[in-house]
Amino acid sequence: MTCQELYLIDGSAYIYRAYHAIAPLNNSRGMPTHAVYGFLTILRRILRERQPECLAVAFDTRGPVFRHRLYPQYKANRPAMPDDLAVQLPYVKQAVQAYNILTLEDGDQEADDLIASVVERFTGKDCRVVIVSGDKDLLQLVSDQVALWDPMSDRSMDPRGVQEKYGLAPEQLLDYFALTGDSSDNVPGVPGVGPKTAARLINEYASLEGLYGDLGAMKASRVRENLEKHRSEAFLSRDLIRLNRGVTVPESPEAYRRREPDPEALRSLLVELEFHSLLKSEVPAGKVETKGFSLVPNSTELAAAVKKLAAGEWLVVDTETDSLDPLTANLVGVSVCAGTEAAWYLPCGHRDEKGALLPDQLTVEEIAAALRLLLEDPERPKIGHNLKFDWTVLSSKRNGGIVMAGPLYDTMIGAWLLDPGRRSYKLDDLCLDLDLKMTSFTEVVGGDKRADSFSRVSLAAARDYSCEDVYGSLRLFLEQKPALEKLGLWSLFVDVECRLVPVLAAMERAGITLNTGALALLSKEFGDKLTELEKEIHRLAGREFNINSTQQLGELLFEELKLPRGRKTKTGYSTDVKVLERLALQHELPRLVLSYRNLAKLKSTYVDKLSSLVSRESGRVHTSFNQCGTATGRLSSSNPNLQNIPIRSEDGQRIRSAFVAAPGCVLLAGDYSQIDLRVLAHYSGDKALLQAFRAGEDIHRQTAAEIFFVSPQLITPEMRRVAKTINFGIVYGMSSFGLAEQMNISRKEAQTFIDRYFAHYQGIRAFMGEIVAKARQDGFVSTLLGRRRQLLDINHRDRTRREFAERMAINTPIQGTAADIIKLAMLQVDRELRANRLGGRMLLQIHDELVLEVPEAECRATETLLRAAMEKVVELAVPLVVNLSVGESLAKV
DNA sequence: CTGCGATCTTAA
DNA sequence: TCGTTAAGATCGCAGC
Repeated sequence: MTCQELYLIDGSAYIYRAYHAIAPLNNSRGMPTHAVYGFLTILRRILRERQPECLAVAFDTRGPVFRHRLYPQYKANRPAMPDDLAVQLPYVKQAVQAYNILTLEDGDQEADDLIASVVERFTGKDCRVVIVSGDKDLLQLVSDQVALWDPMSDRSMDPRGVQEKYGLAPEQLLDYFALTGDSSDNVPGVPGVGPKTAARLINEYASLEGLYGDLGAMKASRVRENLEKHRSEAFLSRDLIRLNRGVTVPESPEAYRRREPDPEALRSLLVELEFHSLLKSEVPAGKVETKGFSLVPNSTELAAAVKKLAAGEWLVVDTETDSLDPLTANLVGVSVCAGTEAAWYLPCGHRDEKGALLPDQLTVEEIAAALRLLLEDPERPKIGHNLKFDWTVLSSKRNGGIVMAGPLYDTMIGAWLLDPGRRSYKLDDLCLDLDLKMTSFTEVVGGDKRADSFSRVSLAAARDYSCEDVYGSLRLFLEQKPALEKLGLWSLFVDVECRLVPVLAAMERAGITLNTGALALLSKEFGDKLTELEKEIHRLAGREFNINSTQQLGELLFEELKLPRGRKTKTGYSTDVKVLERLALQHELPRLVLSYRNLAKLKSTYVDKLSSLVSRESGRVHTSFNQCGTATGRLSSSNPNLQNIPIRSEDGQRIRSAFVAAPGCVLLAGDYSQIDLRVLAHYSGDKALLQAFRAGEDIHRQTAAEIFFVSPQLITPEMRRVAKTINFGIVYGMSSFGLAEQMNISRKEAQTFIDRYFAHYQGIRAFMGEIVAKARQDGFVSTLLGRRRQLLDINHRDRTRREFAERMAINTPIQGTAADIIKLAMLQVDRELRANRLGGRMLLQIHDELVLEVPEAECRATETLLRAAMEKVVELAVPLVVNLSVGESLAKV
C-alpha cells in the first residue's frame, strides 16, 4: 500500500488565523467558539476541494520546545495566547479526531517539525506531499515532490514559485532566512541584512559557510561589518529556523489514509458548540425508525388505536390536507400518537390520478367521531407543530368541526421562545438538531407541484411521512419542556402563547370585509394617474426608462441630468425618499418620481393585491398571523400583511375606507396610548416620565416644553413634532446622527436636543446604561413576562455590531413587553366576549391596537369591555390608557 | 425559470 | 458607523 498524495495541515497556524479572521462567536453557555468554527471551515474546504487520499493535521505543543533551549528569547515577543483562544484548542483537536484524521503532536516539537519529519519519511517514495500552510518557514521543504498550498489565499508554491519570489532555490532558503531573521518569531538574523541583501549574498556564496569562509575577501562595508559582528547570531538563527526532520512519526501510509468521520463524535461536538448549520451538512442524521407506525384502514382498528391513545398522558396530532390554506383545506389524513413507541395514520382523502378515493380508508365522519372525545377533552394536553393550522383545519365543518381544547403545547412556539432569533422553525429543521432526519414533503409527493399533491401520495408513504411528524413533534416537546421550565418560560409558553393559538385562528377565520367595488375604482384611478405620471416623467427625462429601477433612475438623475448626488448605496446611487425630496426642490422630475412611487406602491401592494386575496367563500380577506415571526415577541401578519395598511396619506385613507364592517356591525378599535413610552416609564422609574403619565399629560408636548425651554401652552405643532420624533427615537436607541438625518437639522442641534432630553429624563439615561450592562453580563434581555432574546453580539469587538446589539438590548424589553401586554389583553378580550355572550369578535391586532367587529346593538357594552380588558390587564407603575373609536370602516377608526 | 440579495416603501 | 420590529414589490444577477 502506498500513498500517492499526502496533505499535511499546519493546524496551529490555522487556528490562529481563524481566531483573528472570524468575528467572535459564543455558544449559549458563553463559550467562545469562533476559532473552532473558522478552523472547521478551512478543514472542510480542504476535504471538499482536494479530497485528499491521505492527510494529517499537525499541532504545536503549548510548552517550550527545543528551540527555547537553544535560544531562550525564541518567540519571546509573542503575546501569550488569549484565554478565549486557549479554551478552544481542545475542541479543535476533538474535531480533528471526530473527522478521523491523524493528529500529529509532540511535547518538544512544533507543528512545522512534525510536518518536516513526515515529508522526510515520504519523499522519494513516489508520494506527492502538499503542505497546507501559509507559513514561509515551511518553504524550505518545497521540492519537486513537495508543494505548499494556502487555502486562505488559494496560492500554491513549488520550486519555481520560490525561485520567482526569492530568487533562490528552496534548499537555499534556510541560509537566506538565517540572515534576514524572522521578527515574528524573534529570530535575530543579521542586522542590516534584509531580503535583497540576503538573496544577493546567498546567490553569490551559495551558503552561510560559503559566505563566512569568503568574508575576508569581501570589500569593507556596513554589511560586512554586521556579518562579522553577528556571525554567531546568523548560525544560531539557522539552527532555529531549520526544521527538525528526525521526529518519530507514523511510518505507514495507512495511518494517514482518510477515513469517514465518526458521526456520533462529530454530532455531539457540533451540538455542544451549537454549530447547527454544520451539524446539518456534516452529520448524516439517522432516519426515523418507522416500525411503530401503523395505518388504520377501518373503524375496527380505529377503535383499537383510540383505546391505546386514550390511555396516554397527552395526544400528539398532525393533519394532512390537500391545501396549505387551512380555511379551505380538506382533510386527507390525521396522524396521532401518545408516546414515542407507536403512531397511527388515519387516512381519509387519498385518491388515485383520476380522483377516485383509494380503498382501505376511513371517512372524515369516522375520524371525527373517534377523535372528538380525545381532542375536545379539556384535561388532555395536545401537542403538535404549528397547531394553529391543525386547529383551523379540524374546526372546519367539512372536516368534522372538532374544536381542539385542553392545554396546547405547540413545538413551533416552544422552539421560538427558546430561540426567537432562529431562521427556520420548520419541524424538519428542528428535528435535525435531535439527529432526526425527516422525509421532506417534496420527497413524499415525488415532485408533484399541484397544490393538492398530498392526496395522491400512497397510503404507506403517507403513513411514514405523517407519523414521523407526530413522532418528531413529541420528541421536540420532550426536549423543550425541561428547557422552557429551566428558563422560566413555561408559563409564557402554556398560559400565553399557546392559549393565543385558537384566538389567532379565530381571527384569521373571521377575516375582514373588503369593499371590492371601491377598490376596483381606486385601481382604475391610480392606474390612470400612473400612466400620466409615467408619460410626463419620460418627457422630462427626454427618453423612456424603467421608473421602478433604482439603477436606471440613478443613472438618469446623477449622470445625465447631473443633479447633486446624495448618499451612495452598495451598488450605486441612493434614490430613496430623502434624496428625491431634496432634488425635488430644484427639479420637476424627482418630484414626479416620488408621486409615481407612492401611487405604484399603493396600487400594487394594497389595492390590487388585496382585491386578489378576497375569499370566494367568505367575501373577506383572511390574513395569517405569524406567531413566531419576530425576535421581540410581536406578531407579524402576511398574505396580506394587515399590519401595514397605509394611514398617513389621503390616498392611504381611501384604501382604509375599503375595509368595512359586516352589515349590522361596526368596527371598534382600541389602541394603547403611548404604550412603548409607558413601558419605558415603568422600567426606568424616571420621575419626570412617571409624573407626566400619572398626570395624564400630553407627553410629546411635555417633552417639547423641556427641550425648548418654554411653557407647554406655547408649544407649536412643529416643536411638538420634534419632541415626538425624539421620544420615538429614544426607544430605538437613536443617536444624534440619526436624529439629525431624520429631521434635517444639524448634528449639533440634534445633540443639543438629546442632551436636554436626558438632562430632564435622567432616569431614562440610567435605565439604558443599566439594561445594556445587564445584557453584557447575561448575554440576553427579557420582557415583563420573561420572554428572552439572546444578544450574541453584545460583547463583540466590532463596534458596529456591538452597538447594534446594544440598541436591541434597549428596544427589545420595551417592544417585547408591549407585545406581552397586548397578547394578555387579547386573551382577556376573547374570554370576556364569550363569558358575556357578546357577538363581537376580534379581527386584527396591529401591535398596539385591536380591531373588533361588533353588532351595532352591542357597541356600547363591547366598548366598556374592551377598554377595561386592555387597561387592566397588567398593572404598571403608570396607568395604561386606551383610546377607542368606532366607525363603519378602517378609515373611521 | 428559480432563487436570492439589494433597494425601496408601508406600518407600529 | 450612526433607528427597533416586520412584509412585500421590483429589479437584476447567478445558477440551472
